[in-house]
Amino acid sequence: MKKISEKSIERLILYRRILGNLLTENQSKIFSHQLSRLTDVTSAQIRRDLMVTGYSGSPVHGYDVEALLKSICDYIDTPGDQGVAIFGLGHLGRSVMGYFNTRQPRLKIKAAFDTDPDKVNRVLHGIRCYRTDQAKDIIETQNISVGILAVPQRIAQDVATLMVNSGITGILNYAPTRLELPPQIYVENRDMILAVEKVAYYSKKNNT
Amino acid sequence: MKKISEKSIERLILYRRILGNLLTENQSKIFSHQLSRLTDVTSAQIRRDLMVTGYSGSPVHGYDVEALLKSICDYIDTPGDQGVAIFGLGHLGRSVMGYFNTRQPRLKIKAAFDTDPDKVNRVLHGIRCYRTDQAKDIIETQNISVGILAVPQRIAQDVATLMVNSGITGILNYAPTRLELPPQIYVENRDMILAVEKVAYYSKKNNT
DNA sequence: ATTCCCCTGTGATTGTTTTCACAGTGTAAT
DNA sequence: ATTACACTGTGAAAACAATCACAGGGGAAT
Repeated sequence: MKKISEKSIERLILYRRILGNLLTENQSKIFSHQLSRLTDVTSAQIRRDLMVTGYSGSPVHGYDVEALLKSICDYIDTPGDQGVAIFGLGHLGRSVMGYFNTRQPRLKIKAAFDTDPDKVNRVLHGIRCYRTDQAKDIIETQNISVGILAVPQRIAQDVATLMVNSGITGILNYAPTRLELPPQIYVENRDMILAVEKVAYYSKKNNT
Repeated sequence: MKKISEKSIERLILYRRILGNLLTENQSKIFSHQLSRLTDVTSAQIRRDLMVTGYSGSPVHGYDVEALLKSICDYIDTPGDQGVAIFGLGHLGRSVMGYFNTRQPRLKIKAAFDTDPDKVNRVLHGIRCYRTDQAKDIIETQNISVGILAVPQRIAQDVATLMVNSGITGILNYAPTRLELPPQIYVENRDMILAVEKVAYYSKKNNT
């Protein structure tokens, strides 16, 4: 299994989703140029990305949707399940829960954490909310490695540190703050303010 | 003004924010390696990025925070203000509002839109919510170019089309769907599910 | 059977982004 | 005055990513 770029990984994840959709629509075969239209990725790029999975399509019938899907999953997924925890049950945390209910077999939200006593022990979308100080215990026993940081900016760093101390190894950070954490922790920044500013920059360009 | 990469734009926006913070802390000078620590960007990269703004620092004192900030703003900002509208006032839309209240002089949320009669005409964080069918009128009169798409996946494409028809030229898309829109419209995808899956991929790697 | 066609997989190429490395600069210390 | 120093700005190199372009393959049409 050789090194592969972050961009390729994102695209593979995207292909996987699209293939899953196709499967539920009973489409069993697909060509790279069709997948291209569904993903806004060039067909050459798609073929290149798929190389790493080892799966080969047929020049005549294209790719078998089910087999390709399995091949991508084998490449991307870790053996066994991975747990996800949400830190912060404000609007953002709840909206993530909402979007997440799409069936994601190997990835499951197992717990939420908040300090607000009104939220603790409530169950939302089938997920129970715990006190933040219970995090270490629950994360260890439930095999949770992914944490979604959805708290106000003011406390983002403290909560992130707590997440790491509790055993989280990958963080999805929505707060507009750079987190200082040990280097072996993977952090994906999804800074909401920055995203708006970026769109503002590119949307004005078109006006001229 | 020459071509510059998307990544550079994102970083410039980040530098701008950090510099703004420094200014409120009354720090007036900064070296590239200090900014590097605050942003997780190498100092060489920072100097390279700053080239496009035309601003030059002093080899002795580093950069003047205020002057550099102004220089970046001159480069990034359009003359005049830009309006932002939020489509969908569920949890996600409200959380964007919450994060946004940081002072953003040239970028302002001017309206929200929703079809739910319970939400229409309510005012949240100082932003009024309108009926979706009022969008075209309001967007035209209020100089709104940026739209944040925060609706359920099911209706994302329809609302996006409506946004474009109403005059929006840049869309920040949080739904896990690729939008089909005219090519001159800028779309920034911030697919929430994909982000979680990506973190899951990279967080497992560290465990081995 | 032969030709044609459209697809895949991939080596080669092109294009882009990041890093390296160093000349140039101005202050401070001796 | 001279030297030493720590930084910037940037050409050049390296690393990385996307695209091109074509050999190879097999079904369909003639």
